[in-house]
Amino acid sequence: MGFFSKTCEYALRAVMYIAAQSSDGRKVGIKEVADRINSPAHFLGKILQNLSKEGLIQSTKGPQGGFYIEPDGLKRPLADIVIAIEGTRFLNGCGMGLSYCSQENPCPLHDDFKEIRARLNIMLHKTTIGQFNEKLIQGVLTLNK
Amino acid sequence: MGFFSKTCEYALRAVMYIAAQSSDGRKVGIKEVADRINSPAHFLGKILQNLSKEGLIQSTKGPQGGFYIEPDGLKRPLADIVIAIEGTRFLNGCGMGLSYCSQENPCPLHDDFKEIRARLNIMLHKTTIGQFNEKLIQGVLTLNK
DNA sequence: CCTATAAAAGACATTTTTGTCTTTTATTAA
DNA sequence: TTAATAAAAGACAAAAATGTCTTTTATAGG
Repeated sequence: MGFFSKTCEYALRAVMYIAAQSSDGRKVGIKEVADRINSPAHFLGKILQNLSKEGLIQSTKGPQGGFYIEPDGLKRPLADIVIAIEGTRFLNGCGMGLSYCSQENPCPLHDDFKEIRARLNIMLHKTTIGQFNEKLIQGVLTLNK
Repeated sequence: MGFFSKTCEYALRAVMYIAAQSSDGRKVGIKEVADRINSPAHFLGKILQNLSKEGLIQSTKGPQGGFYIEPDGLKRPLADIVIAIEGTRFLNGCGMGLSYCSQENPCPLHDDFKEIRARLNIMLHKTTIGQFNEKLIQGVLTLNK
């Protein structure tokens, strides 16, 4: 498998797409998002539903409805998406799956992993959901295939 | 889930345990390994069988048989285990799951991910299977729970 | 050769992930 | 109020990951 789960990959791509459209004041439907990020529409629906419950994105039903992200939401870090989907263990757990592992009682890879995870966390916390909006709108960056 | 799959976690722990015992010239049975690294014995059997096919560990059947690692094998990097189990995409694929993603046509997270993956690769390539043997034998490091 | 041992192999079972389809609910606009 | 729209929700289905159990094969030692 990849680094993140499929669910997380779809979520990251979808949220970035919705963010870019939101910055133009547009709401977007599941179908459109799925087409643009190349994901199964109904499956994506479930994912967005969950992200909506978490408050990471917003949605309204009915005509002119769809998914969007409030201005403040565009400033949130990608880490919020990853944590919502992969859970905290992905970013903070022991690399070897040992529950006892800690600074005082480390597993063989503890120090090396600590370093890697720290960088991953920094990266996911410094990068915001709306950070790529302009390039996505311009078409310099794309999210499909 | 964790950073690696369960299968990979078990593999890393098991190979380290077998390595430590091998450095003392001992062969070990599935049951013993499973007990010491806290994993389901039969499931671990399949994993070790695969690692054996890949030549990462050795085994002999029958009395006095079991799993072991040749001296040269102790020098191999942990990356070999991770790649054997997770595949190359885990260490080299696009973080957002985009197949087009490359240096020339990067995804939004390409540069940041490149950095993280590079560090992960360095870590897994510089660390050898036999690196923790002494501490494991002394009991300074453990591999269960 | 015979027996005990231990991995290899194969057949399943369970759980989680991923994906599809249908029905319900909320909202807008005519 | 009605019709159309679009997300929410629920019921399944398929595939992959994880786990268990049984049978087969290879080997050492008596």
